[in-house]
Amino acid sequence: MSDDKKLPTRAEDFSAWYNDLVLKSELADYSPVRGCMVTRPDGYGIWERMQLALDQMFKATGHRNAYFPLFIPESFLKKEASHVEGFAPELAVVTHGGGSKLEEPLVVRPTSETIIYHMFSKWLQSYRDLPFLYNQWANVVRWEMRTRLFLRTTEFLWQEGHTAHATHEEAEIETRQMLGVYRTFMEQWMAMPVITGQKTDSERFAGAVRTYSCEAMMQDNRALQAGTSHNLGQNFSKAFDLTFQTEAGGIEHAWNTSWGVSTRMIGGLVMTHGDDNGLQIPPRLAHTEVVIVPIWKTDEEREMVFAMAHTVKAAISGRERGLAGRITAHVDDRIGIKPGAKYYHWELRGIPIRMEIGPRDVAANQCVLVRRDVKGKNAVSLDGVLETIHAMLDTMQNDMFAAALARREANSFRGDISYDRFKEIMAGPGGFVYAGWNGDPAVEAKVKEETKATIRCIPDPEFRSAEAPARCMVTGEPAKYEVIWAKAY
RNA sequence: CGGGGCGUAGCGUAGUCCGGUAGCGCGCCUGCUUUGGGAGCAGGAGGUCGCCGGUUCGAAUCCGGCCGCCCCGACCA
Repeated sequence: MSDDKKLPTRAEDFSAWYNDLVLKSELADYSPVRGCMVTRPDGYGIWERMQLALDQMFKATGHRNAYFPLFIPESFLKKEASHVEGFAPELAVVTHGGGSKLEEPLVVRPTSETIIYHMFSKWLQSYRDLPFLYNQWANVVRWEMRTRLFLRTTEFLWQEGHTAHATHEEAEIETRQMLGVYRTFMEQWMAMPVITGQKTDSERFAGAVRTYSCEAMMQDNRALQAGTSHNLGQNFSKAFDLTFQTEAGGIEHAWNTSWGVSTRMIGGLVMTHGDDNGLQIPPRLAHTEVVIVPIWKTDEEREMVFAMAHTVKAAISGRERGLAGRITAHVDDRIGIKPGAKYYHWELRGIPIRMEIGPRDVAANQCVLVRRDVKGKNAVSLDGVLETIHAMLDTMQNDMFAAALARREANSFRGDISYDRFKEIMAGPGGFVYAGWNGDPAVEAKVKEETKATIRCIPDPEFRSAEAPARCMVTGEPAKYEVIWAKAY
């Protein structure tokens, strides 16, 4: 698909803007199978950058990658009561293989707790074997009723960490640690501010004792759960007989955690940073940081600027080949397309920096740099241009985070908010509402019924209001928790 | 599964009410002129009008059935 001239604007129709942007920027396309999507090279390039950063962080915290199979015996899913209940409606089940009916149907993994803890039980004997710190990069299938590109598709790519520990405390520390890793990644790589906190019982993962999440605010003021980390307690270890001998000689069940982030984050990236002209990829996740657009009139000028463009590219790029301190650059040397058309083309695709090189620049040994986020042309010397670019990318990364954070805070509501006022907010602009809650699931259900908003999390201390809400927003009873309400994806 | 849209060239669409040789814009190909914010001219390629059946001399258009996609709701990362 080539660039169309116009996207729908965010103000007009946020949902149409998102779909159109994902398609036109060539991140992804619909597949012939309903609910499935194809991740195209520009989209996959972002995923690869995400994987690289996260994988290093997992390794740095002691985890190792492994791979468990796609097919899981159907009976495994049924071993943990709340797990079955949670996943049964969305399972894809294989009943035939090799031309004949299978004795036991195979489930296509919706997540891998069951198969992994089954295998762990085979490998675990002594407390000396613990902890088990595993991660796997995989695809999973969940048969969703309604799907959206990146945000919710039948099959998606993710990473799932699975660990086993000797004590509950250790498992809790691991759960919190990985939530922190996600937060760091989302803030520092994605330039997407998140609020960390604990899920209420109704939003907890099927099979977990406790679920924590990272919640981000999209530009339509709805919340996106961008990552989760679960303390599974002994639920799965009991279901799968995951036991070990203790130092004292007794037999105990291990304590598990699991945690995951998916290609859904790409959707979050689009809805956090995209504007009416297209994507904005934060520099640290850009598959290409700089696109060079040569400008010329005559054939001689063309030869001159092409030569300069390629010389500059050679001097600054090489990251993709592993050269330290370099970036990835692309020269748009298509002829017959005007520079302006190229600018729009690369803006749509969210490339962080555009470098223009024309005859005047060559003569002055300079180039013009334009940031995707703030625009504005900067003439800079070609001497030391790589350093200039690095500095610009760093500034841009920080500015994008700051802008997203400012937007989130501008659309957050704290203080004494009445339920009537809350309804107005949810029916109108939306946003994050910090409010007291008496802890009653019935209240949560009632609010969801009446406003579509749900409790996104019980925020961690640093995100809580200076003064804790004293009363429940709905019932007026003493508040047990401060919670964040929002409409969610 | 309920409600609402929509299926005509790669994309966007007109034509459907009122049956009569399938049109336009963008994109694509060739050539020339252009190129510091979406180029111009000339020529050209590209169509089982979602599918099946019916009515008719004749169907994109009328009738019956089916399929698919998108949006809104019930499920979820």
